[in-house]
This record gives sequence, structure tokens and C-alpha cells, in this order.
Amino acid sequence: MPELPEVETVRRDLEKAIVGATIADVWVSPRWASLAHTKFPGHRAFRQRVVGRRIERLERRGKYLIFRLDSGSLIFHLGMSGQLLVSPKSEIRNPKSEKHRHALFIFADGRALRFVDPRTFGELHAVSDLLELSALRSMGPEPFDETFTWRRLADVLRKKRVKIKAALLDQRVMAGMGNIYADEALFESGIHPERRCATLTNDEVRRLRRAVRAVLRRAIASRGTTLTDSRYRDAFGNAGGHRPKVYGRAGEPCVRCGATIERGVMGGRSFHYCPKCQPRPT
DNA sequence: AATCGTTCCTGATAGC
DNA sequence: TGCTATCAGGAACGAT
Repeated sequence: MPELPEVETVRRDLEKAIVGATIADVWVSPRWASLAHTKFPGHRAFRQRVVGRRIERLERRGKYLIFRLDSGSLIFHLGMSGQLLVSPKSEIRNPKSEKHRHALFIFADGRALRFVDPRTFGELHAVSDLLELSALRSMGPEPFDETFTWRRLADVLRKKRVKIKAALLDQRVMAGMGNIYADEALFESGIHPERRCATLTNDEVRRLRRAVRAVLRRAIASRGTTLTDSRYRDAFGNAGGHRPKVYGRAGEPCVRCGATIERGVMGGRSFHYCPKCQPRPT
């Protein structure tokens, strides 16, 4: 599913493809507009905010992709099955022809951007101020920002009572982690997912911060993770080349020590770990 | 205030 | 073969 590396890959793809383009027309599916959780402002209001706007910059904040327009911003979240795909000029674009396509942006040069999302957990917002989104107001530091120091992370974790895996998924602790890379970062740092945050030593927090960065950096370099269940695709429809070391590998051997990778459930969410490299808390 | 459980949704898969 | 049940996940929300 799209986490920071996948969203960053799409951002980089789109940066090359559509910065400078003008949105000549936009179509949003009736179904998308009717989904209560999308908080869609209505076709008319959305059109009014978007049509005629020029895309000035593409930014990413956590798992949110932000199109800075000459006036206001367009914000996407890919949820767990969202795709943003650039269509070449030649492609025929009947709004009804593609399953699960919820939005279609047509540029002045004839190309198009399609927002496809089968599970509809994605988000689509047109705002004048990014802080209109509560998730962006409360979001924690970007993992590659200089403010993301191990000391600050230790300060946050010391006060928390939850398990470290749950804290990594909390976007207020740090931005952009999802289920795959949280498991990968914990494996990389040798920390069991069920450890309580406050029990982590300074050395473990240092290792964790380092692992978060290393895992994300490598995943970006491989253009993200595509698994059978997550049909993640970049902006041109290509799968990512990253292969997790523990996520989705329960029953398979640990790449480091050969022990069998195990799977557990925490708060309705799965986690994966090596019982030898990541000793269980006592 | 922090945390927990539930909700939204569809496709893949397992089981009968 | 064809049906039904289960599972997967991010963020928001209500309850505790």
C-alpha cells in the first residue's frame, strides 16, 4: 500500500510530467461524491477551485501528495489502493470506461491525470490552506528533515504507553510510516514490535531513527513496494522493485539469521518480525 | 489527554 | 463450479 516511499515516487514522476500544466477540465465520479468519508465539497465547488489553475509545484507531506496551484492546493491521499496515473494525449478518455476511476483531470495540452482507487480509502481535497486538513495540522516530523533527531524521538516515545509498532504508525510521531515500513524499520533496528515505547534505551532509539531513514531511503531508490494485495503503481503504471525483509514473509527464513519469520496481530493490524533478531519483551 | 475499538470499501483468497 | 466468509489497510470518530 502507498506509504512514504510510494507517494514520493509518484511525486517525483508527476513532478517531471505535469508541473507547469494547466487543468483545463475535471471530472469526479458521482460515487466518489457520495462517499461520506471523502468530505467532497460537491462537483460545482470542486470545479470552481480547480479548473483553469496551473500546477506550480508538487510536494509531499507524510503520505499526502500536494499539488501547489497558482491559487490554492489540490491534496491527494492514496489510502491503500489509490493510483495517480498520467495518460498520454492519444488515449481515449471516456469517464465511464475505466473501473474504479474516481477523478479525471484533463490538461490544456490534452494529456490527463487519472485517480483510480478500488477500495476508496483515498482522499481528494481542494483547499486554499493546507491546514484545513486536521491530519496535516497534527502531523509529526518528516523522517528526512533535520528536526527528526533521535533526542526528539526519544522525548516523544518516553511519554507514550503504547507499543512501538503502534507509535510508528501514529502520524503524529513521525510522518509517512505505514504497516510495511514500520515492520521493516523495527527488523532493521532489532526491536520487537511489542516493546513498550518508554522501555526503549537511547541506543535503541538511535538505531530506530537510523533504520527508519535507511529503510525509507532504500525503498525510494527501488521505487516502492508492490505486493499481491497492494496493487501500488507509479504514475506511469509500473510496479515498485522493493522487496521487504519481514513484511508478508511469515514462515519464510530471516535474511539475516535464517530463523523463521513470525506474524502477529496488534490492534487489528498484522506485524511481522524475526524472533531471533528481535527478542520478545519479557 | 491518551488510547482503544469501530467504521468506511472491494478484491483476493480460503473453505465448503 | 459457484457460493459465502474472511482478511487487508489509513484516518476519523466516538467511547472510555
